[in-house]
Amino acid sequence: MLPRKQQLFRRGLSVHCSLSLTPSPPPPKPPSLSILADRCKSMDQLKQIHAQMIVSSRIQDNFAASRLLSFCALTESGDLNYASKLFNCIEEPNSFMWNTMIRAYASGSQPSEALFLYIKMRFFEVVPGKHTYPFLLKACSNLGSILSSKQVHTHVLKSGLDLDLHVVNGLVRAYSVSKKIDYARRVFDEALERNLSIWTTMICGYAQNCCPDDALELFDEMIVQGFEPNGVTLASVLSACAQSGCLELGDQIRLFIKRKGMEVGVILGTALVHMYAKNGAISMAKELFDNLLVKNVVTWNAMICGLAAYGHVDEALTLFRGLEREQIEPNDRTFVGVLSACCHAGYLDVGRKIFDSMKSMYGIDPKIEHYGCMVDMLGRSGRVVEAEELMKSMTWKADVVILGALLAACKNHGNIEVAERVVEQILELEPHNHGVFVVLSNMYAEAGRWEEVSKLRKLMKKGNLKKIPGWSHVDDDN
DNA sequence: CTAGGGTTAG
Repeated sequence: MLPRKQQLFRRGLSVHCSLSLTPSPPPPKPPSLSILADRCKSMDQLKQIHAQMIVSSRIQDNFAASRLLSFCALTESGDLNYASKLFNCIEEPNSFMWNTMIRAYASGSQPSEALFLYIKMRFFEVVPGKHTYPFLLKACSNLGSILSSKQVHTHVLKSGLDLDLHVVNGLVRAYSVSKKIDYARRVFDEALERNLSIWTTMICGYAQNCCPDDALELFDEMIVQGFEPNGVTLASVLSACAQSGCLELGDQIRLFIKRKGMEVGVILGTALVHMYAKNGAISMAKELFDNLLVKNVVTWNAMICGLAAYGHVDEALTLFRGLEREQIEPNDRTFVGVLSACCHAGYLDVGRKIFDSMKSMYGIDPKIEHYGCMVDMLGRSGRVVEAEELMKSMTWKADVVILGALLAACKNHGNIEVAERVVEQILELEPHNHGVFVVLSNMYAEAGRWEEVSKLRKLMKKGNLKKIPGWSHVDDDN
């Protein structure tokens, strides 16, 4: 408040001024900041509007602040860090603003920040609404954290928002990606109402959790209940068809898509290609692949891996070269396909070159699967020692897949020395793996080393598999 | 005052 005298003075002044001026049109109103903020297209513009707000003391104009926040938190050309600073300047953010920030963090690189914001929101006694939980559950999904999913679930139940379809969908999704598919199913079953998205989420959950038969069963039920699937649903169903070998249903889905004139975008198209390729209908897969207008690296990988798996090695390699022409960046999975193709055909030199190019040309660090292909490839061509060397050079501990490939190579090329070490390592990982005994025992027999065969037989009889590591030093009496 | 979901490779 101004002192009394000044107030009177000002009032007098304004009366004086208004009396002394001749009538004139009212000055143009300053454009509303909300409208400006709505039209905001870039961070530069946003910063100008933000500056306007600061100098005109309208920073607490929640209308405009909401718009600015939405722009820089959610849009492609925004800036989440700036949004966070802006948010922190707002004295009493309303629930829309909290939800906006939670939403932005949920799908970013720090989903845990969304959970943290939610806790802060509750601390400030802002009531979460039906727009809060779906975003929060998105954060749980992206975190893959079952603990936070459960905690958010209890908050949902307390809030009474468990009937909201977006919330149900978020819960089903969060439990699915946390690999708790039975929890997801329970939420699904207990929902009073379901829409196509929720059915799709549940079907997709099964497909992504290696339960393709459950996915297909649920799809049947969905149809019985009168829901018509869309492209999103069908992409998941096709994935289930690929996994469980349902070529027929997959083919029916293709016809359905055609009859309905549904748009086949990159995801649905890839799902179709993969379904046919996985089921060995390579020519059909290739035809679809060639006719797809939009492809991405996933599409290419599906086709390359399909070709490789069914022995069309040269076509797989040709496709790999074609990928470079299309300027699509291959990724680690592309190389699993290409290297397994080389392995299949025994193209050792080609395989080696590609393996080396992964890091040098594409900047992709080989993973254990890639080493697995190389070990297998070297082993098959009889270079057992080299294969063992490569395996030892890995930064990871060898797994049973890679050890199994090496053991097979030992067997096929009669390298008992390496086989003994490999068997030892396999038994460390799987102490009850009788199969490797049989392999080793057969190898000794083949070499005429009957003493070792006998020792092994006695150990096996005693069921004393744990003694096997270093077993050859064990006396007969033990 | 405002907003939101589910999809493809191994």
